[in-house]
Amino acid sequence: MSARPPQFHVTADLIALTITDGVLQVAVVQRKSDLACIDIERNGIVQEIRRDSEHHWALPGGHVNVNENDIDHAAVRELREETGIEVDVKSLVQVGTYGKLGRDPRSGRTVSVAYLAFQPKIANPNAGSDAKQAKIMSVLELLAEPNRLEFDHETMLIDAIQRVRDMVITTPIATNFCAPEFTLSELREVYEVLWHRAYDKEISHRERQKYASEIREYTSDNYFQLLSSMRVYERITHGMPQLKFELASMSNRALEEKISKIVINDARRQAPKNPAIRERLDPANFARKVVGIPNFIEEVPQSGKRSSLTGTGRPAQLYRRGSAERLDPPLRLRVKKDPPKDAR
Amino acid sequence: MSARPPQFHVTADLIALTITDGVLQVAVVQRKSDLACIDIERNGIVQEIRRDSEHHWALPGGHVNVNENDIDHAAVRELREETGIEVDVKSLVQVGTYGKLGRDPRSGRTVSVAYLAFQPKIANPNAGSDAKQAKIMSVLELLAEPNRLEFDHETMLIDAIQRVRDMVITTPIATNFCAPEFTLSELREVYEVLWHRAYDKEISHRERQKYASEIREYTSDNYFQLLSSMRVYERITHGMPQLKFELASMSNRALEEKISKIVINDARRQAPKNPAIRERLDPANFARKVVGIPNFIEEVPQSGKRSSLTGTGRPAQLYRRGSAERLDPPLRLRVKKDPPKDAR
DNA sequence: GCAAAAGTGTTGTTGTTACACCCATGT
DNA sequence: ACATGGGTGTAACAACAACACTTTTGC
Repeated sequence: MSARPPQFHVTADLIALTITDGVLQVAVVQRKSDLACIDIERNGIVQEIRRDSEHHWALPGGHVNVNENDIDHAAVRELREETGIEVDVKSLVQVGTYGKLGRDPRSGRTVSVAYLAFQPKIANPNAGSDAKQAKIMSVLELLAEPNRLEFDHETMLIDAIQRVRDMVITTPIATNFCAPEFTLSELREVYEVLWHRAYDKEISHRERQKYASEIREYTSDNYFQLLSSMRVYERITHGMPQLKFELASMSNRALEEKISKIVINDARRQAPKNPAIRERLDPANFARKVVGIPNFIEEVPQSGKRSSLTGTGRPAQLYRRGSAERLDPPLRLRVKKDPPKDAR
Repeated sequence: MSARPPQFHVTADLIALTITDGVLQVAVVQRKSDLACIDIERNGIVQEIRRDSEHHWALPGGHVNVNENDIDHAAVRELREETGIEVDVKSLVQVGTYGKLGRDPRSGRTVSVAYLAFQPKIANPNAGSDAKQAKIMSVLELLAEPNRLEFDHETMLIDAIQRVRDMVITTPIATNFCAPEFTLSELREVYEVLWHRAYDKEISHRERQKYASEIREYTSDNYFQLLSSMRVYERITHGMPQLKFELASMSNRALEEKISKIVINDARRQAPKNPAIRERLDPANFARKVVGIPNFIEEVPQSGKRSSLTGTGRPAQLYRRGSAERLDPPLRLRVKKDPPKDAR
């Protein structure tokens, strides 16, 4: 090795995923620069072009500080700074490191470490200091025309999804998509969404576009933003005086729950239709399989039950994550192969 | 981000694995420096101490050049320079990136990307320019007293083994441990070895030591080095004149095979005993399961058959790797749980 | 001939799927 | 009352482990 070894820039990038109503979503930001770094031909050559502020996105991330304890600390910090989302370092999963020559056309050579983060439900992301705008976006929409990801972030995202799919079989990370206490159908939704072939790595561009259009009107732009917007709350309290009275007499905790329930119901009514980009798993068999894996999940002792998200149906038992770090045996769910396509 | 982002050293480290006679082995080197960087208390604090040239080892690896196309290229180059082992970039698997502050006490801050490499049978490693010595060593022996790995290479190695175990059930990488053409028992050996609890991540230090001593006399120091040494060949040809004559009349290809057969037989006689750090899988069921996975492996058409490694028994059908990039369904092998220990 | 390994066949057991059925809740 | 989802039961089916048996080699 030479006396003065070469120096690199090291950055941490984050794939912050969440699952909402059958759609896998990811946090993206828009960098301040007027130039966007896009791999136009998808051939590995990234070049700076004039930014399309509607359709050019990047994963949140940035430089690691030399005094920072570990790279994942930088990942957490950058996600907070750029999107306002707060995650625990312990829950991060390293996806891989990307260091191809030319992956960043700007000065110096940059190596990026990509991390996965999970959010039960990502609150409205705030534009931070490092980005003009930040938002949660459906993965399918992001990967479809006319949207583009900067640098090699599309590769990172696809690798990350592949990794999640692998890990939910052998580890309990699927619970990271849920709140600390969850019902079996909430957990099942995670698998149903991830199992859908729209997220297959080797799917055709054409087909992905099709799935993207199915859910286009259903993402953060209208429905999800609306859900957490103040206007909904105002509409509720203004429009229904008797409700306002009822709320005033409730404890803070109960009030929150009540409001969130109303907001959810309202949003559901507003939603054009459920996009349902997901497989269907038999609830009964899923439940048996999941509770049969030692220490995967455990019942919440005081028999608190939660009504289902759709509002109707029998309230379900609550569970929380168990002590297992790996699923043994791994969770195998049937992959329904309607067309028994021959061996390729 | 500041105007002048911080700079890091970036290195590539390699975990080059091979499986021989029921023992998982890894390539290690001894750095030239008189000081070794050891995490003495295994608490993350690496310090420079006087080198014990018998028991202090490091994974092969080194700095990435700024003009190098990708990090894995550097990995291949470093492995060649330090051990003489040649691997294909395409066969590398990225394990992870290690960037904790203080993982390298020498000047500057270093981030290391760890890669897995596979060798069907690693030839005698040559000491390269960057290392006083390089050798292939049993993983168990390396992890047991009094041997120590430098930096955080022990963590890397254990992570790598865990990754291999995960990947052999979902991808065809197990074939990377075999020659291009292999018999089913050669493939089965890979799984039998990797399945052994000696390679469990959460095994006690005490127990690992026990397994290490079982195979101590059986590693590269005597048996494996001997196998490929010239002395064996000389002993054969000198000691048996009639054999020499027979060899002289054979084609180059047949000669090679004949010699390798003799050398293997000889080495087996020399070996104290088979260490057998492996599980036993039912050959019949294993074969059925493996050939049942679409495109995992395929028969070599011209019905070449190879006699088993032990010399006796019916010659087996040869196979080679198929076109599948993932095993679907994944390969599930029974984990015989003799002690039905309760849920932890 | 005997030992050892490759293959093929078979059987009892285990695990899984696909339903039917009852329960508890909101509208 | 009815729709909707939670949860239990179960019969038909598929997958698998275990073991017996035949084949083909080296010694």
